[in-house]
Amino acid sequence: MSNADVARLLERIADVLEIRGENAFKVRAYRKAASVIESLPEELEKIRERGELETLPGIGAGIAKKLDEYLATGHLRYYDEISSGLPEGLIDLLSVPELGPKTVALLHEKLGVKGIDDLERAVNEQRLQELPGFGPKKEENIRRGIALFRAGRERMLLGDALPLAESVIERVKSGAKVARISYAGSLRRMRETIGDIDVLAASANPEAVMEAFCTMPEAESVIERGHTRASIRHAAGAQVDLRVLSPESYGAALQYFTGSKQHNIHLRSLAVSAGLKVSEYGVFRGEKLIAGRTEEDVYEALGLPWIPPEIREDSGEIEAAREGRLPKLLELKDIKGDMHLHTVDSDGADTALEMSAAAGRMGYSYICISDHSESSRIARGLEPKRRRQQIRRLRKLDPPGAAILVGAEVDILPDGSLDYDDSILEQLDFVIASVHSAFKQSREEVTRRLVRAASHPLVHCIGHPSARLINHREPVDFDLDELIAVCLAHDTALEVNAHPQRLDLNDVGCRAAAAAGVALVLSTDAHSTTQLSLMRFGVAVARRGWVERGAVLNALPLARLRKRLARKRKG
DNA sequence: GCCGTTTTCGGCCCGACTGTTTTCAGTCG
Repeated sequence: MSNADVARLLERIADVLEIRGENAFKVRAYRKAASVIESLPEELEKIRERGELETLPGIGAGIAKKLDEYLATGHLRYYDEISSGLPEGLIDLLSVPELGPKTVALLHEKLGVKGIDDLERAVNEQRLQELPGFGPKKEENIRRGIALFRAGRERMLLGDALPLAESVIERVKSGAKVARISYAGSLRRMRETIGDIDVLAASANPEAVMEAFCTMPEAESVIERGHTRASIRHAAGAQVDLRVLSPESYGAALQYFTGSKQHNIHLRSLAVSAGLKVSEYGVFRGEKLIAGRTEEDVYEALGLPWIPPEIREDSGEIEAAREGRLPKLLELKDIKGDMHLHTVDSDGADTALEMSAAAGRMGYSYICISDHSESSRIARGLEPKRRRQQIRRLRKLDPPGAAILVGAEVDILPDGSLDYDDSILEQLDFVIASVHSAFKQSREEVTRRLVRAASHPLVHCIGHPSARLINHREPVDFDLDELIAVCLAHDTALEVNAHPQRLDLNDVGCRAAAAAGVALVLSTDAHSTTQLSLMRFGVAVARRGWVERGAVLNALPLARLRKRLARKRKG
């Protein structure tokens, strides 16, 4: 039973309660508990074994008891009770844009709607208009909502959303005068996938900004347009929302629209208990605006230091801020080299010298060339003979750019053994061991496999540990806590693969590993010089995982990095 | 259902926009 499974159940309970018209605060309590569990750095089961469920924020006696039952039996009677009589398909309807719990309940009660097909039929027969508060427009909006739901628009990758947002910002800036402009929302928090893109602007002339936004060439349609808010559908397939505010509210709005929702709720309850009110317009004491121009002002008014957007998930950051123990998060400039790069020798597009030169231009002092091993045939992995030749060739280079470490990305075979024998591994400065096959193995098999690789005395790092491809391939199933313990015991690092489709370890994994004291290596897995710039996404994930510079091997200068790598070899 | 240097009971974040409304409910973020 994974934490994600438990979080899903709690979300589902919240959905059911909402449709049933239960107390909104009770619903919120379940959602809060779900989000806490989802971002836990440890398996819930282990916390339960220690009898510490109720120490988790947002989890009291009631939910703890239910978690107990669910973890022990895989079943929850309470859920069966509340959901009896509610068709499964009804809950899915909550994901249809325009439909909320009230509407879903009404559709079920009055029209006997049980799922998306029933709903579509009712819309086609214009039966929604019979309902109180419904007219032709609402019916038409719901029709569009159904189409969107059916299209199943998957969330964008961070790596696609960020450049898209940056291009929108450029469009707005070139079309109207803005004092300040930024993206906000989950994008600013650098979540691995993004639903809608939020952009925020401060301007003395909001109408001009709205006009520039809604008429940009990439705006396929305008979904809504008010005085301070507008939404468009962007040609790249995303919905982009814009809000325009006055400069004295910009910081408060940026704070507010960056979220997360849970972070904001927590923050606002702090404000309420201090006799203050926080909205997107500022922090108020009574009618008086006391802060709002910058985010720093807003947090300061609440007695807090500024909190980096990446950790605003209400997963302990507010408490840490109050107690003055916020982490000093890793920054892109801390990274001194890129440890996982491919070249023309396997499936890359550029040579080692070209990679070194590009890395040098970025200010890196070293890179590690780590082409694939023999078993990765599609990637033209190097068989032992070609590998030996490559090692000799790379050793002779004296690059003018970043120094070149000689490494390899070695396949972890299904039984946990490695794709090269020790005689080759011994010659390498840095050995990354990665899973590229047999993704369907059981949890026990994968765990054993990764543990065996991480225990190998010649392996420095486990590459993209879960082997997932976001939106395309599920992560392999394994016990992360066990892998972390083994890595710690054997001085093996875990990779934070910065490729936007991987981001692996993910944020939760980073937090668990770093908290345990396991070293991390941030790498782009670049297959060309242009992909070296993907490092910022790895840094984003590490920051979301509360990672500080000291936890990262490739934040070390070259000489100290070499010492660390040698330490492992000496055992 | 959770939570407490004002509270173990009575609170629980706040506002824009839309569509349907003569004053507001629902959805969204």
